[in-house]
Amino acid sequence: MSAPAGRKTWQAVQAAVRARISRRDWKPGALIPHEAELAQEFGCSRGTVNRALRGLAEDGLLERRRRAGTRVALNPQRRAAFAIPLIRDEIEGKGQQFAARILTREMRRPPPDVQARLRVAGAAPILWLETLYTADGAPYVFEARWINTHAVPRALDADFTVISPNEWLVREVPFDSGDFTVSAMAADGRSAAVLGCAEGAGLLVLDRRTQHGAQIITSVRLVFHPGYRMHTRS
Amino acid sequence: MSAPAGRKTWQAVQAAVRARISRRDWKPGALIPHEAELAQEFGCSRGTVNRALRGLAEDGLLERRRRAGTRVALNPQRRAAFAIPLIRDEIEGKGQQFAARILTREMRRPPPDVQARLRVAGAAPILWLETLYTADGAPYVFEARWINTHAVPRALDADFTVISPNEWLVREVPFDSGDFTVSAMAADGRSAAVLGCAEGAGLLVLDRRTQHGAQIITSVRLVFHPGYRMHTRS
DNA sequence: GAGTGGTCTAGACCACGTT
DNA sequence: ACGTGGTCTAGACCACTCT
Repeated sequence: MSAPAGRKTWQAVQAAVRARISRRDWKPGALIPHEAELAQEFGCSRGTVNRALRGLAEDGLLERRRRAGTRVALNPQRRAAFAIPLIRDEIEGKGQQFAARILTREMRRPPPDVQARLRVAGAAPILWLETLYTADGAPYVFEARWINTHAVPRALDADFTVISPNEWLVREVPFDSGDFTVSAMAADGRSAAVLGCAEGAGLLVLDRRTQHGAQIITSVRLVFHPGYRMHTRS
Repeated sequence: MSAPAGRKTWQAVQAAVRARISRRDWKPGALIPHEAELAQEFGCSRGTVNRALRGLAEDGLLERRRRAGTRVALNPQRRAAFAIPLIRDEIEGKGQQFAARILTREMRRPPPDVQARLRVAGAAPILWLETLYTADGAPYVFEARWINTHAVPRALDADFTVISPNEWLVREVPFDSGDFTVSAMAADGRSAAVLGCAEGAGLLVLDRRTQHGAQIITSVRLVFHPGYRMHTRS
C-alpha cells in the first residue's frame, strides 16, 4: 500500500495514483475510477482528488474529459520543460566569473526575413547588437540581437556596457509572451572566431522572440560554445 | 478594463493580473496585494484567487512565499516547454509518409560511459538498436538506442520491424520518469552517410533516458536531419 | 508573535460530451 | 438525459518565515 493511511494531502493522492500507473495496475488507455470514488477510497474530499489528478493530466500522464472520465494516457512523456536562465545566473551558478563584452552596436537595416520576424515594415534602421558572454574568460555564448526601436525607442539611450541588453530589456520593457526555437549549426568563420572554436564545430542555437501584445520587442539568437547542453528532467 | 465585471472565474482573475503585470501597473520585484484583498476586489473567494496566482507562479511570472507575500518576478520567461512527440506523429502530422528502418540490432557490450548512464554493472551485452526514420522517404532522424535487457528481458523477443522500438517500449514497459539533454554535433562520417547530408553539417541531438524506479529502461540518442528545429511558444 | 500563502472540506452548480 | 470533470464558495487550520 503506497498510500499512507493517515494522510490525505493531494500530493499523497497524486503519488498513489502515479504509483498505480507506473506499476501498471491501471494500464495505458484504461479508464480509472471517477473522482468521487477515489475520494471515498482515499478518505478525502473530491476537491483534493481533483487537484491531484489535474496535475497528472497537465503532465500528460492522464487524459480527462467530462462525462467520458479519466484515462491513463497512451503516450506519456510528451513534454519537457527546459529552464531558460539568465546567462549571468547560469554562469555564476557554476561558480564562474561572468563577463559580457559588446562587440557591435549600430543602427542597421533589417534584412527581409528579420523584418518579417520582427513584424516591422520597411527597412528603416533599427538597433543591432552583438555581445559575447564569457565564463572565467572563456567564450560561453555569442548573442546577436535586434531590438525593435520603433517599439522601444528608449533602448537607443541605454548604456549596455553597464547592464546587458537582456537584463535591461527584462527590467525596462513590458512584455507578455515569447517563442523559442532550438536548432544546430556548424560553426562558420565568424562564429568560430568569436567563440574561439574550430570552424565546423557543431553549435547549439537558441532563437528567442519577445513580444508585448502584437508588437515584437526583440529577436535574439544565442550561439553557444561547443559542447553546451540544455538539460531537463521530467 | 480587461476584467469583465460580471465574471468571477479563476481565468478571468488570472488574465486581469497578467494584464496588470504586462502593463506594469505592478512592476517587476514589487509586492502585490495579498489574496484576501484581491478576492474582495474581484468579488470572488480566496480559493479562486489562489488558483489564479498559483498558475502564474508556476509559469514563473510571480514569486510567492508564505508570510512574505507575492511579488512580480524579476526575471520571468524562465522556462519553455517543448513538445516531444512520437516521431511517427510528428511526421504524419505534417502529412508526410512515415517509415522506420532498423539498421542494426545486436547484443553489444556497453562502453563504460553507457554503463554509467544506464546504471548497469559490468559489461554483459545488452540490446543495441539503430533505426532510421524517414519522412516521404527522406531521412528524418537517426536513432541509436540501448535497451537495458536486464530490466526488460522481453525486449529480446520483440519484433521491431512491425512496431518501432519506442512505440513498443511505451506500450509494453512501465516507466515513471526520464531526462532529456539537447546538444549539437557536427555530422561525422556515419551520421552523414545515414542521414544523407554533408559531413560537418550541424545536427541537433536529443538524448533521452527513461527510468522506472531506480532502474534505467532505455537510453536513446536522436540525431535529427540538418535544419531540424524544436519549437515552442510560452 | 503575527501575517501570508498552502491546503482541506462539504456542498453546490455548471459545462460538456457521451449515450 | 445524465454522468463526469470543472469550478466556486465560505470557512477552517496549518506551515512557513519575517519581524
